[in-house]
Amino acid sequence: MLKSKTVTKSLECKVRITAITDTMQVLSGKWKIHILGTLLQGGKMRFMDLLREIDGIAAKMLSKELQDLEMNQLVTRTVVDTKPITVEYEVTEYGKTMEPIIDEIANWGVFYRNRLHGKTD
Amino acid sequence: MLKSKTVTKSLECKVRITAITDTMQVLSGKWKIHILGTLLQGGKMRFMDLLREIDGIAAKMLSKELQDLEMNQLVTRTVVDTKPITVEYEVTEYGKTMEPIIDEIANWGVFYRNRLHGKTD
DNA sequence: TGCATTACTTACCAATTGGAAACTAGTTTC
DNA sequence: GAAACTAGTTTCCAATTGGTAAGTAATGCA
Repeated sequence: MLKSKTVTKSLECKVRITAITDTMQVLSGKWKIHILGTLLQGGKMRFMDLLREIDGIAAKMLSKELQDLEMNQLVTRTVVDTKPITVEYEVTEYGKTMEPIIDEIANWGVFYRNRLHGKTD
Repeated sequence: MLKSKTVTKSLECKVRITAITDTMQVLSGKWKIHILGTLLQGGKMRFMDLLREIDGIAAKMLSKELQDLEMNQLVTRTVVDTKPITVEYEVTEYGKTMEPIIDEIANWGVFYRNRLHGKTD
């Protein structure tokens, strides 16, 4: 019988797999990273700002994704008592810990495009 | 009229948004990160090794995801002329550039679990 | 001869995701 | 009084995702 490789059976690997699954779940869906990225750059933003800013998103999706992000304490929702009521969304300190991930993902994407055309390798 | 925030309309931001979308597309689906993570740790691995190693994945999914990864040149597929034919999969040098992303995602996931229970903040 | 192993593929099905459009509801402006 | 702006919610539908199970084809072993 051939000896087969076993790399994911240690506790360490299982922890890593769970960690990856957790993060991907928190960032699941088409829009969460973009909402987070936009809020990280824009600071406090209102619902309508986000709706106009994030190209292609529908109100239903924005609303649902913001609820998810709020539930995971990555953003805060604050109702402001203006003329027509407005709601401000902002990334929490905890939410800001996502920045390294988003940056790495953005960096890789740039690298990917360059490779497709540049072909330096 | 209220002045609304515009943060994603610059060329720089559009490039970033495209970059994020590209990366997420390359890593799309439930399994790609795990396959990549397993191969990064295990080096050369056969189809059946991966099938046994990656908990819960079905042959259909593994096959399809490996094809996607191969198309994007993140892994190589090599047929080995053994008794029953075997196929070896390996992460390319290019594929290894995904490591920082995977590491950040894994790190955040560990941080997330610690926060859920530890509550140091 | 028949069963096992390798690496898949195919067929079918269920659940989730996400998009369009319309609707709600309170307030303000013309 | 009508239209517009705020922040959503609701309904309905289509596409994608992913899972189970079975089938295929080549080879080796008892």
